[in-house]
Amino acid sequence: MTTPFYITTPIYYVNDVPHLGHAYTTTVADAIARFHRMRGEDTRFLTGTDEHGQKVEEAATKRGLTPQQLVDQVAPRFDECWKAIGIEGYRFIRTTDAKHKRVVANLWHRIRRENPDDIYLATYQGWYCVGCEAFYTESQLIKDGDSWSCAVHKRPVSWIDKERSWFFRLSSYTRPLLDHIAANPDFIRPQQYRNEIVSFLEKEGLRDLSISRTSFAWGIPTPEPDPEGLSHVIYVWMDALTNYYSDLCEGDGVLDSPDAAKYFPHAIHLIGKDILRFHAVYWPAFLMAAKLPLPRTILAHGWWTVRGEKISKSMPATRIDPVTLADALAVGPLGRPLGIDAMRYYLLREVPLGNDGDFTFESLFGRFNADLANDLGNLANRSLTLIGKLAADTPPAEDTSLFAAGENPHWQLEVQAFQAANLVAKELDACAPSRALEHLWKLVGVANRYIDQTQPWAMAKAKDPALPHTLWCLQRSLWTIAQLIAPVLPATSATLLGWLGDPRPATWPEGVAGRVFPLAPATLATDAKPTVLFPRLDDDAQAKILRAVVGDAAAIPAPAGASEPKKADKKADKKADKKADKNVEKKAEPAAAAPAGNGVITYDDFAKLDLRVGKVVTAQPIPKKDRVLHLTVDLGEAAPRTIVAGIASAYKPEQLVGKQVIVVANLAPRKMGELVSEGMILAAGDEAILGLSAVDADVPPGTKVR
RNA sequence: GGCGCGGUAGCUCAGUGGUAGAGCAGGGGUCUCAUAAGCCCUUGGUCGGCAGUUCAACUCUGCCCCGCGCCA
Repeated sequence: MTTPFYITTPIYYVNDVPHLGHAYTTTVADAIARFHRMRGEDTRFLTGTDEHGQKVEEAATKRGLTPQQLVDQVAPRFDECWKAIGIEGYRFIRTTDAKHKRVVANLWHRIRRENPDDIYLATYQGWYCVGCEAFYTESQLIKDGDSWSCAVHKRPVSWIDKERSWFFRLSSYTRPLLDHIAANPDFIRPQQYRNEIVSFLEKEGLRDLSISRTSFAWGIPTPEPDPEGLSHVIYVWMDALTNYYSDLCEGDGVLDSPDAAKYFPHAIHLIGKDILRFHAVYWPAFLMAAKLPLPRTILAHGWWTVRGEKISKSMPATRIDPVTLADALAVGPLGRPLGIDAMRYYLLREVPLGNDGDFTFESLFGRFNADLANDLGNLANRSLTLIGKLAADTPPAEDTSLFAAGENPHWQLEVQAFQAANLVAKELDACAPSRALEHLWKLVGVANRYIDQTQPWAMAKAKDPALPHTLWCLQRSLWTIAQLIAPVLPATSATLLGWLGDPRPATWPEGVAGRVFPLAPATLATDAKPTVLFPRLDDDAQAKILRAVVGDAAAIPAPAGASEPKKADKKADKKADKKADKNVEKKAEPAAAAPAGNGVITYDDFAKLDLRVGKVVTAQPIPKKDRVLHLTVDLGEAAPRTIVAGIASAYKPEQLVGKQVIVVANLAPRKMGELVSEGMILAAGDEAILGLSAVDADVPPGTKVR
């Protein structure tokens, strides 16, 4: 019997729209869950939506809906998104599920039973931030004139006067938590976050926690009545965290259930670092108070930024839709499943779990071309083609003496494959997908080198008796790689296995006696007609993807005669150049110092630009043109200029009025539909608009910029 | 302000008390099974700064500068 495995994502706030950040968490969990399933472990994988709280209540009111109507309407967005990007084998929980509500109530009762004094009723007053759904002391807030604002949401907090609230005696869990963390080094990972929590606990200690609210109604009612007749709902975090447990319970909501006993102690809670405190402090304290087992690990990952910008509502270009991205990357003949694989590979490979990552198209295309197209895709293609060509005369066949002989390329390839299987498993077991992929790609490199070393085509010409074994090794190495990539690249894996004629679902190759190749079926197909898995992305393809992902924000009209067309594939060009050089006299040495040209301009060129500070006077959308705005900008001239700016994806008109911007004032007027644009606004971001140029002093409109 | 983490090749990072490493990018070469892919070779670094301990410091200690995180 293997150890059960249980991994969870946070439940996502129901009113959010799924973006790359959500997709990252869910994809990591999915890949790890797939790995454990491949090893035959009894695996459970949970995600879902967090649906209670004042914010939902407010949003519903705004739209004239009941909270339940609202959440029913928007909750499926997440489930649908996960299905669309191939997340598999998960359970989806909603905190409005009847069972969940029962479990939360039962958790409360259990705490009361085991530690009656740990929940008590008291009166509280203080500053409360609706956004955070938390109380703050003044030292935690920002003084904003006469009022106080939340440091996170930058909006005023309200003074909740004498709110009666149920409290949880969190203060008595400082020591037990520290002891648990000390005794279980893997309880909070990575270690940097563990240290943070430890120092917080040691220095600050814990204060009791308010666990009910009377200021709004959208939540789970407290199971105990307030003697004064007030109705309370349970604090959102106590409600939300319990989802990890409640999904394991039976319909009656009783805490002791076979699945809870089986899976919960093995739980890995994968979370974003922003919600570490709740998971590493509150949640285990609740469980301790209820005398329930604790999860095995709280695993915190970092944040993704997009081109250096935080993902935020005010920057639409940062809110990358995972489905759009996967579809944009589906450039090969096999379509979306491979686009999904490419996205998964990028997300898991680019950044070590726990670190922050920055999504850029450069790094995405770099990974795609170098790792997926050149290394893996090309390996698959050349191996299968080679086997297809040579197998008719010399079918792959194992020659056991060649492996036994040791220290030859065949032996090396297989030993490397065996070691890779172990290393990759070790890293995935440790929830380190980026390092797992690093090791895996070393094997891809070894396999590519194996072909160059053995040169099967030359062996065929020479009638080398080792050829059947060489083809056998080649085939088996590809088979092994197909197994190992399955957690991260499921569609690629399945495609490869299809070509190899092994219809079985991938399983983790557990080596026997230092060997993995014999694990493949005795006979594999030799007649595959492989198509390209990941076609190299040239500049056109890259531009297309970019446009699909960030929309027309990427396609700001360039000033006339700006840049020459980008070189196609730089590396390809260079190779072509090299070839050409062979037949031509050596070209003249390029001048040492870069003169004008090569993108370098002279001062005189620069001086031609008339840059001015302008102040936006009006801004309005243009009917039927959703990527541009019609601005009038004061340049200190007789009348404001009309400027049509392609920044609608990043700015709402009302955000712009009064803003200082830098304008190219002597750009030739250009007709844009009905309007004539009399200048151009400088903005940051070569692909998507990330911000506008600004002046950090309040200077009069028309001031020259140099 | 306190505590913690980090500052190593153009980029992302690994690393150890004893003459600095990987991947990508850059440069050169080469094969043809392959996606102008692969493979081979290769240019780059006073390892943030200043002191100290040591036969020897990128590695240990102190101070300083810079970045980030948590807390206040």
